[in-house]
Amino acid sequence: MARVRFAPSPTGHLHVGALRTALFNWLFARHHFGTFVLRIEDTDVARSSEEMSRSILEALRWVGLDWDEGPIYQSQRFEVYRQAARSLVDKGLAYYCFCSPEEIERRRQESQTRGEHWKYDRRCLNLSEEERRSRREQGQPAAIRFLVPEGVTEFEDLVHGPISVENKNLEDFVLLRGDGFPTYHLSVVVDDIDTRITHVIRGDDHISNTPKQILLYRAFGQPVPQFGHLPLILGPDRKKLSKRHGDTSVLNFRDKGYLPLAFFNFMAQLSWSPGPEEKIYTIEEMVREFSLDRISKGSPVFDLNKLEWLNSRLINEMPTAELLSHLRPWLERAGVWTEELMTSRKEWLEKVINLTRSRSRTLADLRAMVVPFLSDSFTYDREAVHKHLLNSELDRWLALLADDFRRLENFSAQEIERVLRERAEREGIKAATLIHALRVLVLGRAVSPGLFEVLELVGREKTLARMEKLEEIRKIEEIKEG
RNA sequence: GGCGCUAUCGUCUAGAGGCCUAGGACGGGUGGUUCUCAGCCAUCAAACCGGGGUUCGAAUCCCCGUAGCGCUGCCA
Repeated sequence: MARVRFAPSPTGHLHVGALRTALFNWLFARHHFGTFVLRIEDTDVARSSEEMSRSILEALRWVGLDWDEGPIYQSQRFEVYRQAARSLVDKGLAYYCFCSPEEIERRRQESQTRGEHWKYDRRCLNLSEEERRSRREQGQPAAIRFLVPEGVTEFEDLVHGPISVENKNLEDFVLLRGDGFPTYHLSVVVDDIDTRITHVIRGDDHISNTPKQILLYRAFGQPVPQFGHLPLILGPDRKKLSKRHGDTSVLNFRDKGYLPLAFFNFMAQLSWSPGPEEKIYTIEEMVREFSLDRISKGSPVFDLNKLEWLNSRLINEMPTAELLSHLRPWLERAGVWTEELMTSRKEWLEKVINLTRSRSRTLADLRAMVVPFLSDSFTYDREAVHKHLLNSELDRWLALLADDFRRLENFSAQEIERVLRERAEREGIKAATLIHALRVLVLGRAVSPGLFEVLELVGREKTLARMEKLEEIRKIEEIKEG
């Protein structure tokens, strides 16, 4: 029974690198019908916050990742870690260290200026019993350090293959700080043992921590889980992706109008390839195909082009009702949502969406495209107004065209096109002149779906009303209402 | 500096010794459709980090170099 975990630290919003780790753990768990445990690593009390914990859970849910156990908060298990550390001291596998962090920092600096490699010198390892007792009685804080044994530590990484490190390159790392709080190595291993984690899947940046942790498992007399280290995601400058590369928070992608499935596909296919076939996968397909040995070892660059493409493909191909459910919150926030849109005008709204979706790469795009169909609260693009509405003859042509429109029995795309082209011919002008002008008048922009379909859906009344605003729009050039 | 990891088109990747004249996708270029844009169709350019081995044969295995990244905290 496979048991994996995702263990974010709530010191910030969930970022894309961490999310991908969560994704692979989740896929692994689901593929093997195993258990996905969520753990919040908030041992750094000063930097962790409840708000960030909530934000992380929200981000996971948005992407569609659910967990079977947890969230386990490490901050509620401090006593467990303390006891674990003391048990190691009792067994002679760890020892108290009275050297203060400042003191150690000073010694480290000194040895570095001498050009030597610093490693904790085990000064406190052989303190006498009396010395230890007297220092404690003086109230000197004591950290607990792990006594790294001699030898070589090797493991078979699930994505990298065999990795080995000589223990002499490891220093006696701190397990329990002077203030009694655990360090990462201690809490991670204790919790992974307690939750019976079988596979530790995490970022490459933990490769060098792994030998230390393996040593800890052995010290505790517990079975060592399998490890799999995922290549780190890089920024366009090929450095580890971080805030410096812009907003890398997962929720930011939701707010920019990306669909969870597009994001899921994009993230999952950084480093992982289900096969030679290029397509958009459903979650079920990814779960079925997922395997750690199809993860490549090189670090991928975080490049949004593919995400945009995936998103636009999904927006185009998704069933209308489903797309509508994704779009609805956006329309609500824009203040253009009404209940009839789900009832009497639902069919009409779906036509609008189907007409505009191919031109939208994000939900934000789609909303911008749809709003002028629903409301008069839209802006006029300055450039479009300049380009298409300044011809002084336009007033006369539009008046004639408006009459043509009024006389139509059916205000349908076909009929609209017919009378418009006739009018253009009669006036000796290009149909495009009228088309472009109408587009700007009715939608406020120079880009849209085919105009005749647009007008049919906007309706005769609104079309005529917006045509009459020509002079007004010219004056203001850029109106902002609402 | 030490230790570790990595290295195929601009980007994501396929490739597990002959199937490679290195495949696909995104992005880019060109042409077509057209009222704009998107789309769609057609089409083009674009890569095995370098050097040594091993082998009849290497993108694939080994070594060296180079470069990048990570770790080197009483952060996680």
